[in-house]
Amino acid sequence: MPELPEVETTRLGIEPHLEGQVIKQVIIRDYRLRWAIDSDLPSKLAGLRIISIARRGKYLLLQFKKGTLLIHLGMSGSLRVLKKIIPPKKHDHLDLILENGTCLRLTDPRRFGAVLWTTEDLTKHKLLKALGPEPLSREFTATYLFNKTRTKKAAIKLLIMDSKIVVGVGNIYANEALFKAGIHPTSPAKTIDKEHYQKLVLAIKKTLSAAIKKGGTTLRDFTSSEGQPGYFSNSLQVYGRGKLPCFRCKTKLQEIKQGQRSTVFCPRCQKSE
DNA sequence: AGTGCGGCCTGTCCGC
DNA sequence: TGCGGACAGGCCGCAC
Repeated sequence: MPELPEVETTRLGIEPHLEGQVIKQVIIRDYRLRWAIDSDLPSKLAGLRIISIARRGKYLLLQFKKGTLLIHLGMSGSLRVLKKIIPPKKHDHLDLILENGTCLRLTDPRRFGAVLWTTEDLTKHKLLKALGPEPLSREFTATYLFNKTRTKKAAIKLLIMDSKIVVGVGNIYANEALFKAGIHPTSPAKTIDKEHYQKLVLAIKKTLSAAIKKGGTTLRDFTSSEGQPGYFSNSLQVYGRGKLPCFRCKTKLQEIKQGQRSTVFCPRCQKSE
């Protein structure tokens, strides 16, 4: 389940292998991702030079002079760099083969991911134009969140997972950040004071950047890493710990559903309701 | 306009 | 042991 840190780690891992390289061939083995892969993609990409790899939220952006290839890893997607092409496995849906022989291989068992070519100005692209700020940017502050939520009666957890408010905060990090900030996940966003928003913004930034740092060291070799080591699991405070005792106060953690997604929190430590 | 939720998909886990 | 069903999750796109 790639959350933002994994996507960023992927970006950092593949960038040095791809930057400046020219695409020789594109092999599509399964078109059926979230949206079908454009069957003209191979002819569109062949011969083009990759300028850089950027990221917007959880979208990876392979940037060419002529356009951009958007890659989203969905729930189960991953990218690998192969120095030598090996036989594809069941869920290896796409290969980008470079002129130097290197291969970027997309694997995605659940096919919630996406691979889309666009020549449009990215700020106008349907999937990107409405996205909120990057959580690690200077733009994402307590003041921003506070102002943005004055009229919102929706639960704070749903709000921080809303990509129009801020990108890249998935279910795991939403749970963890709210715990860290001592905020009850069902609190209506407009009832939360600025001090709590300050804690929340710091918690989000801290958790995400710690995970990126960790990912950077565990996953530095992108050319061989098969499965990813799941670098949250050690440090999770609440996620996946429903009914277990809170690490801080030993109170039994509660598990509820919000927007069909599981929320775990400590009823004692997270009281801003 | 803002909000809420259905559905896409498969691997994993649980209970029978 | 094998099988069926529930569940997990990001996020678009539709229905209120």
